[in-house]
Amino acid sequence: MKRHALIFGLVGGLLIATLQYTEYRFVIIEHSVELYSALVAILFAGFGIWLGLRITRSRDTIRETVVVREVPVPAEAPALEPFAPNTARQQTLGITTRELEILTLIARGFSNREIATQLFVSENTVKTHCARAFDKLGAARRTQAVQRGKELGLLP
Amino acid sequence: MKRHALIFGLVGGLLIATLQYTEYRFVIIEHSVELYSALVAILFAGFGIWLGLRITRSRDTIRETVVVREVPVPAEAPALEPFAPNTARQQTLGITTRELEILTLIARGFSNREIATQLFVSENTVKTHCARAFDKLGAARRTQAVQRGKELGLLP
DNA sequence: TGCAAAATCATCCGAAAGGATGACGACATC
DNA sequence: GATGTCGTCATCCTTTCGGATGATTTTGCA
Repeated sequence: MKRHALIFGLVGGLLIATLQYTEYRFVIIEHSVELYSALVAILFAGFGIWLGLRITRSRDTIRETVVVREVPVPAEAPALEPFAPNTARQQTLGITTRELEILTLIARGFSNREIATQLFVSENTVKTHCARAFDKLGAARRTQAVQRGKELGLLP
Repeated sequence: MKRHALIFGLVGGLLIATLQYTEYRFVIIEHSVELYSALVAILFAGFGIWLGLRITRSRDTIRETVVVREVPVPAEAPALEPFAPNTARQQTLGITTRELEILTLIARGFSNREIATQLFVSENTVKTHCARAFDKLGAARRTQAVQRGKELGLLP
């Protein structure tokens, strides 16, 4: 995480230096200050968001494993259950959290590109997760993977 | 999530406006550009981090894996319904029998070629049916078509 | 601290899927 | 007999998927 701060500082200094330099080059532009401000703002806001996401990601995984709630099945109201993913089967199949996450998005009909956008990762990454999940499910197509996932209680 | 973006934009514009205004007030400062850049950078970086945190926090609540330990209460046999396809909706959408037939096979994870073999028709025919069904369902992909079909009660 | 698992990204290539369009025969209906 | 629907098949072209493989970075845990 220290590396993040370091990169942060470096990029910041570099950007400001660049700005300064370019201003000496092209002083002609009228409202350059506002433009620069906006540019810097956007860049650093994006960077900040990215950093924030990165920071909290480690928190996520920790928080995930804790909650174990015992719920007796109440013999009625079959449609109200929030769907309990079969974690046991997921474990035995070796399907990771990320893979299951992508599987559910596939089941909802999203393309790899759309999934990549939603999860803030590259399409290649999505494809990799797909391939591994398909392999573990013994599926050759995404439709088949969805079908298998539902059979195994991994997907709602 | 959209609210975040909106707030983001508003704050951004406000900040830039403020900067511009203040510059007209205190033009005396020498290296104001760099200072402003740095200020904006820091502010927006902070804001971005805050936003990132906020975003993931909402995600966290979803992320809490509620490990439901199912206490088996064999109340009823819910799987006895043979599934009645919603013919009314099928009618209104103009989906033909053949198209629905192929949709169910898609939902089971078969490829176009496999479907063609099972139905004793050519792969091109299957693709035509697919295209028409997708159009009627407003789907762009077969996974999406399956999802829509289940939503509409056309598929089990 | 160091290792193993997980997540990320990339490239190349072939297969599958999808869009657009045209055509033809069977059948029912008007 | 004209019209319309349905099922069938085709071609051309683009996009999307999937497989194989290698690499780097995080992260979790011993």
